[in-house]
Amino acid sequence: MAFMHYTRDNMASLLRSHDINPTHQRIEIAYALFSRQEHLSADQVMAIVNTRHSETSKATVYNTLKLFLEKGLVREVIVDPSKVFYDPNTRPHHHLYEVDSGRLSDIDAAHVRISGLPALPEGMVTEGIDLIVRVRRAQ
Amino acid sequence: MAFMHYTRDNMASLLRSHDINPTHQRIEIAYALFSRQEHLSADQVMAIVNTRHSETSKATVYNTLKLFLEKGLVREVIVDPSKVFYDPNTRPHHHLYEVDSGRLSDIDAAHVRISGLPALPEGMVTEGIDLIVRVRRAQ
DNA sequence: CCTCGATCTGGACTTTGTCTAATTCCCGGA
DNA sequence: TCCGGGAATTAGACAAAGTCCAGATCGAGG
Repeated sequence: MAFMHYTRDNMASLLRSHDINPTHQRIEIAYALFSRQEHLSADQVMAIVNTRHSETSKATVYNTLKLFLEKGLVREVIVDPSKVFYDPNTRPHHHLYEVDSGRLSDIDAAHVRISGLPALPEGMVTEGIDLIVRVRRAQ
Repeated sequence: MAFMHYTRDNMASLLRSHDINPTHQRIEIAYALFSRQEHLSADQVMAIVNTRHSETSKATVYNTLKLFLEKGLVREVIVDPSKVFYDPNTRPHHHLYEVDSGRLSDIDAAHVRISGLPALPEGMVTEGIDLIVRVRRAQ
């Protein structure tokens, strides 16, 4: 799958193989994501899909990305500070996030070992390393 | 510092020791965070600080939390999907996030070793482990 | 060609956070 | 005590990202 050509036909099979009904809009959105092999935000997907003329609504883009997520076709990466928690504990530690309840608790840093990070980009410094284990209720 | 009593007077010293001018509002916000030793979101802080009657504006709460963050008094934990990236690569890997530019790139999972995670809470399953290394331009 | 469930749509709405111009606070000097 | 002025605070308008809903449309199977 990794080396396939990213054609719209192949997107249709990809969707079907993930138990997703391949509609025009879903195929376009999948094509936008996979042909670029980049991390895209919802509005970037919107922009790409509607380049020529408006074809796909905002609601559909959001619904489709959520569907792809459920079906394991894409991963979600949360990076931007929008809904943020402020933690008075500044000692090194990591976090366990219960998706259902929104509860956030600590994981002792001693339990986590991270090594061999690649060199940082030129002129960059580490602002923080955040390990967030996301858990939810089974089923 | 870890075992001090969380009085408003102590908050004032704590703020001064972090080079923060201790105003009424800042003391109340620090007290809310530290006396609870919990992860609080901005609107939770708002609610706590304005329990009796409205005393502190939204802008001040946000400004103050940002100030505390800069001065290293609190940490920021990003957990909730608000600004999200969708990643077509579902193979195990982690992420390098450049705060300034918003650019997001991959770190091969082979370069990162995470071990000794604690047992999950009863009835919980892992939804994902996200290691996000946040970097920014020096100075 | 029809039907009907699945999908899609525009647009109103919510949430979280930012911005700004005006006001208030408070400290240090006279 | 009074005053000046910079720091801090405020209300409220605004912005960005995402959700929701009722109606319109699509398209596969009969």
